[in-house]
Amino acid sequence: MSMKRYGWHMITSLTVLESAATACCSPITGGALSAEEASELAARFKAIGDPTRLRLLSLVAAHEGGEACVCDLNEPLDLSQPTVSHHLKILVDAGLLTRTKRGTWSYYALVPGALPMLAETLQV
Amino acid sequence: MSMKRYGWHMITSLTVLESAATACCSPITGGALSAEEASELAARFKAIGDPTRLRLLSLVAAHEGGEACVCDLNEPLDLSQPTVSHHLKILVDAGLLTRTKRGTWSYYALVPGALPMLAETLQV
DNA sequence: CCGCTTCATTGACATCTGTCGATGAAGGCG
DNA sequence: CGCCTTCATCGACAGATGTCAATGAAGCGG
Repeated sequence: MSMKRYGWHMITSLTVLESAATACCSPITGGALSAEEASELAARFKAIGDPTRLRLLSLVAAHEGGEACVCDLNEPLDLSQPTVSHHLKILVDAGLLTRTKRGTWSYYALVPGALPMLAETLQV
Repeated sequence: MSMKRYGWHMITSLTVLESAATACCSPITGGALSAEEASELAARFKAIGDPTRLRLLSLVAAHEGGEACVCDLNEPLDLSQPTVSHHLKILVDAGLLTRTKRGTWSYYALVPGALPMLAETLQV
């Protein structure tokens, strides 16, 4: 728990950034949604449609430096470590979190702008 | 399909308005979410975390007068009528749609402000 | 080199969820 | 009254989802 954390190894997934880019922009109230638009958007909303994942996002955002490792997130949630890793993966795949590996630790951080972009699709 | 539609009977559910009111306001990035806050919010996001329901919302919003009956929504979605009714119920229960019965028809409309209020919780 | 810590992946399992056909309730029309 | 339309509810079922224990991979320290 209290060990020195250093070393550096970038892992940022490309597919993450890709999918984050395609998130833009059409508000859902601006004309009927096509099946594909609906599927893409729904996938993102489904990712945050779970209490645990919502708490994970808020924990990461609230954590010092805007990033947190799994061991920081494990205890406050009172869930097993594999379960937390599972949810984190879903959030990464949805383009909402980045994962950066430094030494033994994996650090998760919000993808800048991802949540606000999602928010825009809900505006009138 | 092309029949006169009149008659009037209000059915607006009270629990809907209630839950819509409690949706407010804490952004998820403004400090760690409690388990209950997360559950309430997640329930709403789960409701829109489905392609069909997202399309339903956009169809209702785009329909003339901002309201639509089931028969208006049935065909463009290419799903059975019970399935559409099922999704509409979920959206009503989540406080995102209202249901008003007039004669034989049930008309669905967006709950004013519900989606924008949800959007605010995603702002930075 | 060996053990420890951190974390991802796997496999298993119970539950939830989306879908449909069948049925039923309620209003309108002749 | 009898039939038709609209829509909600029910029961069933396949597939998705959340959870855990067990395992494995990778870095660090002695």
